[in-house]
Amino acid sequence: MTAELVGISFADTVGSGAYVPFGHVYPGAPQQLDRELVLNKLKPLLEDSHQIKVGQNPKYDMIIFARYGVDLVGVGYDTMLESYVFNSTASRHDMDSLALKYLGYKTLKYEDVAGKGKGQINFSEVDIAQAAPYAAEDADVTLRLHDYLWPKLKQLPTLQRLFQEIEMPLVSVLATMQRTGVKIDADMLRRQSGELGQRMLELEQEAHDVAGQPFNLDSPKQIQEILYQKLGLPVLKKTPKGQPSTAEDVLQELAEDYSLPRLILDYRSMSKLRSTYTDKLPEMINADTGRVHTSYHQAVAATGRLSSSDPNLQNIPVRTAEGRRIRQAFICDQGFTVLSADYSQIELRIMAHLSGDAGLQQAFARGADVHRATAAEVFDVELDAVTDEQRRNAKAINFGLIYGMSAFGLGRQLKIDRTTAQEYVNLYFTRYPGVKDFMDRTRAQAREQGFVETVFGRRLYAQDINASNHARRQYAERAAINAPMQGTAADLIKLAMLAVHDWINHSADDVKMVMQVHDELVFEVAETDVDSATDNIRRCMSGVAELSVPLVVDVGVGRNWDEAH
DNA sequence: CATGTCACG
DNA sequence: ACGTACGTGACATGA
Repeated sequence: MTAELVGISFADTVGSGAYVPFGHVYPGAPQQLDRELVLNKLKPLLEDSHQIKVGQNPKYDMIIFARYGVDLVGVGYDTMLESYVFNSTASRHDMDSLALKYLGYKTLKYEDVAGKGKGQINFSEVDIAQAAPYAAEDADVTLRLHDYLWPKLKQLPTLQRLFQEIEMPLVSVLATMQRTGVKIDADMLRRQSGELGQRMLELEQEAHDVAGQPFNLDSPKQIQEILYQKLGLPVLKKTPKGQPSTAEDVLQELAEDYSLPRLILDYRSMSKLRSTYTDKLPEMINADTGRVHTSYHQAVAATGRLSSSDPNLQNIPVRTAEGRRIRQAFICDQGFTVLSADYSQIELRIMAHLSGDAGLQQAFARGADVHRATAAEVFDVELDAVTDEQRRNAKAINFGLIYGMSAFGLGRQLKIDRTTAQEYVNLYFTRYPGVKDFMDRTRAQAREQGFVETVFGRRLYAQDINASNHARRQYAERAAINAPMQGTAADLIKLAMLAVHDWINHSADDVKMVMQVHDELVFEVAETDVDSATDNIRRCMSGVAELSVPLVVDVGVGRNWDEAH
């Protein structure tokens, strides 16, 4: 959202890479074509939907071009997404990695021409004699990658459809969302930062008093020395590296018998909110737009989910009151309202669909509270006799199933012994035999063909599924069980985003889609059109697929994101 | 750059 | 006996 155009590179046949520089500025730089002239000449090509383009991560190019008044359309192929759809579990999908992996070709690196670290110069300062081969190679390699990857994808019709009907159309939707950005009340966050800072100072003083010496509350190493060496508290858990852990669940337990852990926990929660959110978000406001513009990544999460960074808007706090104050700072323009729409119990519904389990499907069909229904079945009581504790336990079981739980994991979550946990699991599988069947089938499928699939055919390779190492294999099994549910949910919300985007383009120019948080879409809606927007957004999201259970969408509105929830 | 921790779905 | 619920990104520390 701040980068400037320096030049454009193209290739129309393999080996034909070319670079048009127009923004290089350094002592002795040759005279270059005028930027406006170049863009005006190229506009008819770039804006022609029938002239099909190939790019590596063209969302980036779309966003830059849009800021220069060019509407890049006709982008038929993104080589990054070709690689991602072909195998999402590959570690990276950047051009350098793909060139090496699929073409056996070592590309020129950006660092080779611009330097690195604090000595790095702007691309506009790179000598054109060096910039041209680098930039032209970018275009050439992208074309070569497409020539290699597209035929491979075409051999797999389901993946080809996923690519053409979901991932490629989503590129411009995400570009639009990123450009739109979200409005943040910076003053509100700055005030909260100040308050948190005050309370942290007080907690720090108290903690030092209890410890009998000063230490850095932000240092796990120093906390560990104070707690376990100086004060001699019992070590309940170790880190993967064998150090005594000071993680939240450990400190929670120690807090029952000692005073310092509570102080550390309170300090940590405030420190997290301040350093990651209340301090940082105001800094991320774009000077031109006055809004915050995240980046959505379409080729990062192995399951098909999006991810968000710089800043990550998919992990804004919600669980505590102090955290929700941060959501209250997510606001909208004058005359607009924040609208949030989220899928209810999406992954459990997908489990009901994929497993075909009659009991679970009926629970959703009659609109039941599914955790309560599960509790009634597992603990063999009437629906209205279910206690809060039974419902809580049932909810943990339902979540555990989505994650491919073990009795050990469930036991730890519920703080019960694993024998009891195993009894719960057994009871569940007796009541919902379809689910048990589905879990077994999924494990077997992963073992036999090496991958599992979402409802829309997205392939999720199960690395380590046949590993000889027991722990690695079990990890792969859990991932394989979770993947079809998390992945199908990702497919569904992507389809919903396409549907909503179309509706906005055709008949709702006063609605802006501003964020996606895995099962939730957030909008800015003109106050006058809230009712129709609610109906249409719900229709788009519920209607993306016909599963064997209804897709229920909860909608809320308010002056800010917290109120809309 | 690895590590530990913690924010979200 | 192994070592434990799935998927992410950002921060501060400390080497």
